[in-house]
Amino acid sequence: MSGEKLGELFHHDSTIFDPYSLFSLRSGGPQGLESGLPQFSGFLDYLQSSTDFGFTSSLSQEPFGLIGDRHKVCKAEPRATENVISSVFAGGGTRAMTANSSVSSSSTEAAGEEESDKNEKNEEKEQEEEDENKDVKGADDGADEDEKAKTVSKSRKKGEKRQRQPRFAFMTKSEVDHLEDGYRWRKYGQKAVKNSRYPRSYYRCTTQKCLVKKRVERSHEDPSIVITTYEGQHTHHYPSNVRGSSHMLANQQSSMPPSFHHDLFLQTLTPPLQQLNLPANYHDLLLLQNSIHPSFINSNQP
DNA sequence: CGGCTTTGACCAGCGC
DNA sequence: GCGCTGGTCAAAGCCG
Repeated sequence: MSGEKLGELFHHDSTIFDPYSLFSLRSGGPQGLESGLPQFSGFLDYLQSSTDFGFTSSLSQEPFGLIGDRHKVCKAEPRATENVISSVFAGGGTRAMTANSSVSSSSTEAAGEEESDKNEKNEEKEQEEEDENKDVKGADDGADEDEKAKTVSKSRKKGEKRQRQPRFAFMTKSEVDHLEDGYRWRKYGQKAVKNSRYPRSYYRCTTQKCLVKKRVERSHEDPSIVITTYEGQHTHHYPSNVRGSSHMLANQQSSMPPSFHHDLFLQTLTPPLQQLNLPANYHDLLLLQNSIHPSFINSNQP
């Protein structure tokens, strides 16, 4: 992916949401858009006044809550971790990450389609696979039965591009790879990453019908930094039986006020971002570099 | 025994 | 068209 493309992507996408909500579904019922808005006023003020952020103009052009759909800048609560370095959102998205999110952005057509596609896809998946089985069987009579079934089950509809869910990534200084965030995750894959000696792990939310995924990898340039990318939106609250959730919930209530700490965000995001050497192969972080500090991305490009 | 991780294989997308 | 890479699947094994 080129820097140009990333920049282009970024300028199409401008939404701020409460990343904190990703990690903390608060008690007291869902918080709608209205109730969440004040949390960001300070943050927006900062963005609009900052000269370091290339995206401030796009943010300030639209009233908050009506901002475009895709790009989200966020701060993550360093819950089970030492220190959240920075965070970034990439990809298409609409609503806040969780039902209880403090801020939910307005839906756009594209995002709406994506969302409905996601649900439909999920519901139709089994039917699709059945249909595909029939199709392929008819066309490929000579193949081994087992192999056939295997291949068919994995195949997707031709001509259909893989749908991407809203994504955001953040970097955390931590010794543990898989950071506890209150949700239950099942690891479904691990891949070696090009230009990195550290593998990337793929996790899926274990809650039924919740399609949220996350990728976890270590920065090859600074192994103490864990890069976590979330994709999709939780359709549920914290699972009650989650390991360590009670501890985390207690922790969050005592450590975090109910509003977004934009000053904390500034402490964690701004300086480290400009000091960090981000992995060059990391799409979302390239996006981050490009959007946060244009000079930074240049310094990391070959 | 259920839930989870590991891991090799497979597939799609993209660049050349 | 081919090769590379990221993403996903699913069988096997592990663990509480």
